[in-house]
Amino acid sequence: MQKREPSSESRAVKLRDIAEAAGVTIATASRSLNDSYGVNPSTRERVLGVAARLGYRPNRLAQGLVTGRSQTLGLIISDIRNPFFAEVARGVEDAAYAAACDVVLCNSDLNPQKQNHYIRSLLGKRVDGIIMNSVATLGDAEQEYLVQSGVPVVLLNRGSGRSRFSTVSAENERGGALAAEHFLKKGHRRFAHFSGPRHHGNLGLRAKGFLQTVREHDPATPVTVLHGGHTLAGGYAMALKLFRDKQHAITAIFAANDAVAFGMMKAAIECGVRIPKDVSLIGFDDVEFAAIAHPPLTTIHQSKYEIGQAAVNVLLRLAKGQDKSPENRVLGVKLIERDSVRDLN
Amino acid sequence: MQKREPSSESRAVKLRDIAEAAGVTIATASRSLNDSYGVNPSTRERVLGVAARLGYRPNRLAQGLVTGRSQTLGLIISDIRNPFFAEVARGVEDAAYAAACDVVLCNSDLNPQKQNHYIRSLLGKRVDGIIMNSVATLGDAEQEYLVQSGVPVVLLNRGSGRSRFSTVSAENERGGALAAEHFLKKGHRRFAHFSGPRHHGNLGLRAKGFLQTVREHDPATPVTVLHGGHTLAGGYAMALKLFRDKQHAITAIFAANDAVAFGMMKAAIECGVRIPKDVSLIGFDDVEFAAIAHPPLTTIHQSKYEIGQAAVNVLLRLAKGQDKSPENRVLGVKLIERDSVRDLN
DNA sequence: CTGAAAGCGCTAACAG
DNA sequence: CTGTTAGCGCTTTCAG
Repeated sequence: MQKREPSSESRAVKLRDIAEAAGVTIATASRSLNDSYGVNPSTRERVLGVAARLGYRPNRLAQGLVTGRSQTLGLIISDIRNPFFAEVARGVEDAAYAAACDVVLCNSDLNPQKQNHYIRSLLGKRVDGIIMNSVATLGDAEQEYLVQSGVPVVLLNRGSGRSRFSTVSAENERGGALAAEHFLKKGHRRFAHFSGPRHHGNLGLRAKGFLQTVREHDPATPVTVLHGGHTLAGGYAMALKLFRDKQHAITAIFAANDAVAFGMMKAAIECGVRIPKDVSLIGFDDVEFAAIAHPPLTTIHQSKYEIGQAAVNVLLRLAKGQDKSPENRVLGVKLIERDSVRDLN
Repeated sequence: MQKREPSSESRAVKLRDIAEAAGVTIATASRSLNDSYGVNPSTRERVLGVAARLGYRPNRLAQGLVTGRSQTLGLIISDIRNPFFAEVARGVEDAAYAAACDVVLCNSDLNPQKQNHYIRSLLGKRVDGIIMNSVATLGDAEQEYLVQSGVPVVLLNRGSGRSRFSTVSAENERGGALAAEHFLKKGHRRFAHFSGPRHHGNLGLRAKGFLQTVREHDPATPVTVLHGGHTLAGGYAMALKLFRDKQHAITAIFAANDAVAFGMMKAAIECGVRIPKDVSLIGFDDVEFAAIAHPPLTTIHQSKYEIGQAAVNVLLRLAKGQDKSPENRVLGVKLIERDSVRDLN
C-alpha cells in the first residue's frame, strides 16, 4: 500500500533505510558499517543487525564517488584465449579477490586503438590500478597521459630502457639463453627462431638471449629469425614459410612462446615434418598443454599465475602507500625437458 | 601557485571546468556531450572542442550514480584457464566492447561461496547485467535474491526445468547423442563416460544424450559413468581410476569436455595406454588445442565465441527493453572427426 | 559518541 | 536553446 512499483523488484535498500530502522542518523550508520572507531559498540551492533536483516548492500558507485577509489582493477592483455594470459589473469583475479577488488578484463590484441580505448574507459571508471602487458605500442603522448593520470600501473613486460612504470616479468633473456644452451648441448648447430611482432618487449628479450648464447658459442652459427603473430596462427604461418624455404638446413627451432610452438606443430603435422626426428622444438611459457602435446614439448617454464599475483601486489602497494617509485620484479625461469628435442650426439 | 599538489598528477578535469571554459553552464555542457537534442550546434561544437582540448573524461561513477547504469557487465565462470571459458569470455568481451561496456571477470570454481560473493559485489557495483555459467550450486534463497535484485541475468547452461533466467547454451544433449552414434557406428560396444560434478546442467545433458542413444541401440550395453572435476586434473584422475579398475573391458570413452579428455590423454600416456589403439576417445567443446593434440581429438564442436556474444546480446535486450521475459537460445553442435576413435569394423 | 551539513561529479526535470 | 535546481547514495569534516 505504500508504494506502487510496477515490477516486483524491490527497491534497493540504502543507507538511509537502515539508519531509520536502527534509529540513528545516516552518519552513524555509515560509521558503524565501515567499522571506524568512535561508535558505541551497542549502537554498532544494532546497525549491523538491521543491515544484515534488510540485506543492505552499499552502492559502490556512490561510495567510489566520494572516496575516489572503486575497488576495481583493470587488466589489459592481448588475448585471454592465449593460455599464458589465462593463467596470469587467474593469478590477478585471485589476488584481487583477496584484496576485495574486482577486475575488469580487456583484450587489446595489442592494437593501439583498443588499448587507448580501454585505458580511457578504465580511468573513467576510476579504477584503482591498471595491469597491462605492454605500452610499447602506445605513442609517447599516450604514455605520458597515462602517467599523468596518476593511476598506478604495472606492466607485464620489462621495457628495453628503464621505464616510468613498474613491471613484473620473467627472466626472458635468460630463458632464451637456456633454450640455446640446451640445443647446443644436444648437438644442434642450425637454428631458426620464431619470434613475435618486432619490438615486443618480452619476446625481443627472449630472442636476444637466444641469439647471444648461440653466437657466444660460435659467431658463425646461422640463425634464421622470423617475425609473426605471437599466436598459434602466427607460429603456423611462420612454420609453413620456413618449411617451404629452407627446411633442409634447420635442425632446431626456438619458438617465442608455446602458442607459437603449437602452431609450428600443427604445420609440422600437415607437412609431414616429424618432431623431433626431423626438427627439434623448444617453446616458452610451459603452458599446461605443453605436457600433453605431441610430442610433449620441451619448454621454458615461467610462473604465470605468480606473475599475475605479484602484479596486483605491487599495484596495491603503489595505490596504498605514498611510495610511488616504480618497482621491477622479475621471476625465475627454468627449462623443462620433455620430448621435442632430439639428441644429435 | 594556485594549488600545491604533492605529486605532479593533474587534477582530473570535470564537467564544470569545460563548462566554464566554454562559457556555458554545466547543464549545457552535459547536454552537448551526451548529444541530446536541443543544443545549438555551434554551442555544442564549442563545448566538444573544449572537452577534447582539455582531455575531458567523464567520471563514470558519478554518471552511473545518477543514471543507474554502469556500462559494466559481470561474467562469472568456473575458471578462465579452461580454454572453453576463455573463448566464451572473448566473445563476451568483444560484444560488450561493441556496446561500450566493460566486463568484470569472476572465477568461481563453481564454489557457492565465491559465487555469492561475486554476485553481491557485482550488484553493489550496479552492473547492467550478469552472465554466469550456472546457478545450480546456489541455494533457492540466493537464486530468489538474484531475481529480486532485478538485474538481467543470462545463464550459460540450460537448467533441467524451465528456469526464471535466460539461457544461452549449446545442444548438449544432442552432442552426447552424436558421440554415442559415432562410437556405435565404429563398432564400439563397451563404454565409459567421464562426466563432471553431479547435477551440472550442461554436462548432465551430455551424459543423458549419450546414455540414451547407447541404450536405444541396445539396452544391455554397459556404460561406466564416472564423476569428477570437469578439468584436466579431473579427467586425469578419472582415467587413472578407470585404468586400474576395468580397463580391459572398455573400448571407448566419452569425455564431458575437452579438458577432461586431455586429462585422460595425459593419464593414458603415463599408463602406456594408446589412443585410439587401446581405447577410443571423444571430447566435447572442440577447443583450439583439440586439433593438435596427440592424437588429434575427435570431439563435439560447439560455438564458444558465439555463445559469449549471444549472451551479451540477450543481456542487453533484457537491460534495454521492458520485455523481461526469459529467452532461451541454443546453438548447434556437430561432431568433428579426427583421429582419436578407432574403427572396430 | 552522534548529529547536521556539505559535497563527490553528473543528469534530468522544470522553467524561462 | 539554455540556465536553475534537485538530487543519485554515500563519506566526512565540524560541531555538539
